[in-house]
Amino acid sequence: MPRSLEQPAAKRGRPGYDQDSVLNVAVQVFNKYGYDATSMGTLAHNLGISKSAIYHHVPSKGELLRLALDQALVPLEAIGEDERALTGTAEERLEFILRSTIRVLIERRPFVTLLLRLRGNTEIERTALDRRRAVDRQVAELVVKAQEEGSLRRDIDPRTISRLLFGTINSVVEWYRPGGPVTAAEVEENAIRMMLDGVHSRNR
Amino acid sequence: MPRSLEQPAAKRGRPGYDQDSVLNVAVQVFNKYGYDATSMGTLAHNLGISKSAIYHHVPSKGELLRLALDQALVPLEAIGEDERALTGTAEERLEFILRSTIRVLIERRPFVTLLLRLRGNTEIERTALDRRRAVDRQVAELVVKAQEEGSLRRDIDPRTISRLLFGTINSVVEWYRPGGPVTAAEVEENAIRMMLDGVHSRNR
DNA sequence: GTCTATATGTTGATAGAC
DNA sequence: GTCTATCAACATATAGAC
Repeated sequence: MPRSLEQPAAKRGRPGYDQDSVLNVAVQVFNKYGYDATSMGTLAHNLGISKSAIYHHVPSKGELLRLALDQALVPLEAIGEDERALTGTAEERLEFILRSTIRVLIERRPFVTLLLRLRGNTEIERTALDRRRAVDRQVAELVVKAQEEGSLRRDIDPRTISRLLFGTINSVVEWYRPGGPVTAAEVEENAIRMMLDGVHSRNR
Repeated sequence: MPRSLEQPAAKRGRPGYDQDSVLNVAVQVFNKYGYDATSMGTLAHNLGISKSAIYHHVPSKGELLRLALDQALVPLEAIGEDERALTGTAEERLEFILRSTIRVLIERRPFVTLLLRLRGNTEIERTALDRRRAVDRQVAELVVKAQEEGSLRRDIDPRTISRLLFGTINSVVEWYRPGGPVTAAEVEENAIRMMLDGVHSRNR
C-alpha cells in the first residue's frame, strides 16, 4: 500500500530506502531525463546507492515504471467511478470529471507526467496507455451528451472538443509547480473557466 | 535547402537516400519510439539500409536531431517576425500568432512533435528548447497587452492563460492526422473558437 | 539494505572494401 | 551510396560477500 505522496515517504537517516522511497526518487529522475534516457546507473547515482542495491527493492526497470504508472492510473480511474461522475446532467458530470482530473494531475504530478509521455514501446507501456484511453473515452462520451443536452456548443466536432480539453488540462503537468505563484485551487478554477467560457472578455 | 515535405522527398528507385529523405524517415521513427529509445540500428532497419550507411548522410545521431528540430523552429520563429504579428491591436496580433502556430504545427507536424517532447538532455536539445521558449515569451507578452487593452479577461493570471493556450494548441500534434475526419482548416478554426469563446453554448 | 564484481547484450560510431 | 566487420562504452541484470 502506498504511503503519503506529499513527502519523500521514508528516507530518514539517509540511505535505508524502501520500495516507495525508491519509487518517488525514480519517477523524478525519469521525468527529468526521460524514462528511456535514464539508466539504472544514473538512477543509482541520484539515489546515492549502487545499481545493484536498486534490484533489492524492485525486480527490474520495467517494474519500476509499472509501479509508477499505477500511482497515476488508479486515482484517474477512480474519478469515473465516483457517483458525481455518474449522476446529474452531462454538463455537471463533465465539469466534475475535468476538475477531478486536474486535481489528480496536480496531486500526483510526477506520476501523471510519466504516464502522459509514454510511447508504448513495451507491453507495460501499452497496457498503461490502454487504461488511459479508457479514461479518455468517458469524457468523449460525456461531451456528446452535453451537446445533445444543449449545454455545450454544437458547432465543433465532439472528438475535437474532448481532445482539446485534455490537451489543455494535461499541459498543466508541464508548468505547474507546487509553491509557485499560482495555487492548485487557482489552476483548477482558471483552467475550468478558460475551457468553459474562453479567454475573451465578456464585455465586448 | 529542404525540399517539399509533403512527400518523402526523394527515394526514387529504392535506397539512394539523400540527407532530406533520411531525415524525414528518421523523424517519423523518432516520434514512434521516442528519440532516446530509437537506436541507429532501429533507424537503419526502418530505412532499409545498414547503420553505417546512415553516417554517409549525417555525422551523428545528435546532428540528425538538430536538423529535424530546425525544420520546426525556423517556421515557428518566422511567425513572430511577420508584420501581422507586430501591427494592430494586441488581440489581432495574438490571434494571428495562435492561428499561424496551429498551421505550422500541422504542416510540420512530425518535426514539431519531436520539438515538443524534448527533455533537454544534450546541448543540442537545450539550444532548441531555448529557441522554443523565446517564441513562447512573445505570446505571454501579448496576453498581458490584450488584458490591458480590455480584449482578454483579466480575472486569470496572464502566465496561466498563455500556458493553457499553448497546452491546447500543442496537443494537436498528438491526435491530428492528415486525411482524418477533421481538416487542417477546421482544426484551426475550432481550436481558435474554443480558446477564445469556450465550449459552453452561448444561449444559456 | 548495501556493496564489489561480473556476465551478457546493445549502443553510437569508424575503417575500409565495393 | 552502400556494405561487412569491428570497437569501446554503456546498458540491464545477477552472484555472492558484508
